[in-house]
Amino acid sequence: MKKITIGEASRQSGVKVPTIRYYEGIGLLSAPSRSEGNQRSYEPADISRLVFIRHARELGFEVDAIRTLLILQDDPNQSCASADAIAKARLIDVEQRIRSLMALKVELEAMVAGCGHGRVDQCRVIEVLADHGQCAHNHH
Amino acid sequence: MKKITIGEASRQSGVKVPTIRYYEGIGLLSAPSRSEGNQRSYEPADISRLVFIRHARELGFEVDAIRTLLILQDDPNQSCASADAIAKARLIDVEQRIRSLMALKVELEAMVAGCGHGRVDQCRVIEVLADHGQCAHNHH
DNA sequence: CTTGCACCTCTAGTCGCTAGAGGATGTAGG
DNA sequence: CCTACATCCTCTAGCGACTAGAGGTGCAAG
Repeated sequence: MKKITIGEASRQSGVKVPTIRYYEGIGLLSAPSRSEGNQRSYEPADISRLVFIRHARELGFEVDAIRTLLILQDDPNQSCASADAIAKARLIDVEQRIRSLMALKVELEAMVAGCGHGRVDQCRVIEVLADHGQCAHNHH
Repeated sequence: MKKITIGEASRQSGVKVPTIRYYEGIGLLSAPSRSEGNQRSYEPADISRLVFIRHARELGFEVDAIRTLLILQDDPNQSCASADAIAKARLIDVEQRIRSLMALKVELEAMVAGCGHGRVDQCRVIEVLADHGQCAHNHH
C-alpha cells in the first residue's frame, strides 16, 4: 500500500496540484483518504480518473459534460447513448468553431496583406475594424 | 443635436446595454455626457467606436489589444506598425487554434465512429478518454 | 395621472482555474 | 535532536469579459 501524495498524483496525471484540489471541491473527484497529518492520499484509480478528466478537458469538454461521462464510466452496464450524444455535440461545436476561425483567418489575412506599413490613416487593419461593411464576413 | 440613449446606441452598434456600461467602466469608451435626469447621451462617434470594438471582439481581439488599436485609430499620423503586429499575432493565434481544433475533430470523429451504440463498456468514447495511449493525439 | 418601459447604480455570479497568504507536515542531512 | 527545506494544508481573492439581478429613478404615451 504505497501512499500517493497530491504532488505525486499531479506528476502522474499531468493535472496541477491546485487543480486537483479544485476538482475535489466541485465534486469531479471524490475526497481521498488522509494521512495522519491530514494530507491527501490517493490510489491508482484516482490517477486514472484524473487522466480521464485531463484528456476530456484537452478535448474541450466542459466540466458538466465530464461529470456525465464519469458517471457513465462508473456504470459500464449503461447504454452509451449519452456518451455518444455528448461526443457528437462536441464534434458539432468543434466543426462550427473551425468554420468561424477559417472565416476569421481569411479576414485577418486580408487585413495584414492590405496594410501598407505606412501611416494609420492608410492602414487596412484599422479601416476594416472601423467599417464592418468593408470586411469579408459581413454576412449577418 | 439628437440625443442617443444607451438603448439606441445598443441597437445601432449591436453591443448590449450592460456591455456598453462595462466598456465605459474599464475605460474602453469614454464616459458620455448625461441628460438632466443623469442618463447617458451618446454621439455618432461613440457608435462608430462601439462598432469598432464589437467587430474587433468578434475577430477575437482581446480588450487590451483593442485598447491599443483604439489609441492608434485616434491618432492617424502614427505608423501602423503596431496595428499590423497585433493583427499578425492574432492571425498566428487563429491559425494555431485551427490546427488544434482539426486534431480534435479527427479524434472526436474516431470516438463517435467507434461507438457501437451498445453498452458503456464497449464504448470507444469512454475508452479513449480513459486511456490516452489509445487516442489519435498522443503526440506529446 | 398612471402605466410601463427604459434607464440608473451596485453587487455578485459565471467558467475553470491560478496566485498568494499564512501555517502545518514530512524528510534528509548534520 | 535540530534545522532546513520542500511539500502539504485551508482560505480568500483574482483573472477575462461579461451577465444577472436587486432596488430605485426618468420619461413618454394614453
